[in-house]
Amino acid sequence: MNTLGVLERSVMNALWDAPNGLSATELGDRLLNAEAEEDRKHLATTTLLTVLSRLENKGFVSRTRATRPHRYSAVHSRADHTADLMHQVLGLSPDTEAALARFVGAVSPAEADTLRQLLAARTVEA
Amino acid sequence: MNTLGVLERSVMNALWDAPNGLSATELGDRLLNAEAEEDRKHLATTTLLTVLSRLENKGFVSRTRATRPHRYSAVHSRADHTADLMHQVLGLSPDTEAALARFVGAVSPAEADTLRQLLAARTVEA
DNA sequence: GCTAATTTCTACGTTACGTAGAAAACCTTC
DNA sequence: GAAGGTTTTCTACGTAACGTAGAAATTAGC
Repeated sequence: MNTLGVLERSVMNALWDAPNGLSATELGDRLLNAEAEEDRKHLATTTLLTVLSRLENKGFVSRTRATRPHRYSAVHSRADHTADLMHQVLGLSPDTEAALARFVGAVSPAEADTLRQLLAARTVEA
Repeated sequence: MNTLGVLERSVMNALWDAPNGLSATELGDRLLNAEAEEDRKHLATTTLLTVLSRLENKGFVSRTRATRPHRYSAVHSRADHTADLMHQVLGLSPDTEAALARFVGAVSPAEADTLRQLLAARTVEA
């Protein structure tokens, strides 16, 4: 399962919220402020660069090496990533149908509606 | 993310396919045979017992301590587990709708049908 | 060329997991 | 109820991922 560590996830969240990408130092700021979730301590810039490199290797992040403070950005959108993970999880189960049944059985009414609309839209274009 | 290791997953797969649970040695057999996926080497029984204990701690497995060779079984069905993971993944995304859109956009036609039926059924009982 | 900013290299501590031997606990049977 | 085989628990080691960051190398501007 292609799962991310805690810090890695925070970094991805910051990048997902930054359409134009971020430099390492900008990223550090975002993690300190915007991230009201859990109070992050200050992290050394090298720490962030290490994490960014690892995320780049994993294919989650790309960077512009042309400009001097490299700019890092997410390769896929958060929604794509999430959907992808969901498919991966689903794919692990030999009985897709049963799994979907449980899944649908547990979604909120709002989500159920969303799903209905999405599925209806799919039909049209198909 | 509550993800399982490779061996842990194999063990869970064996347990999910065993309605009445398994003893450690039975489990060892199942892993050797039934599991044609990847050829597993023979594993010491203590290895399996360790893994089973860990899975028990994680809440994935329960055991009967009454009988002497303890019998181990999965706490939740595989479908439940899968659906649960999918919800966990989905919950990580702040924009559920977008994620669902991507998800639905990528399901197979068959899965789409399954989903439609499941959602239709949901409406009735609500 | 020198300095300050930035990036890469190297590294250490921690945790999860695969793996299993040693030791303890538990039946069964004589 | 002592001995021996079976089963479980304890302890432990190797590996890999990840959080973390200093040291060293690289680069851009003055």
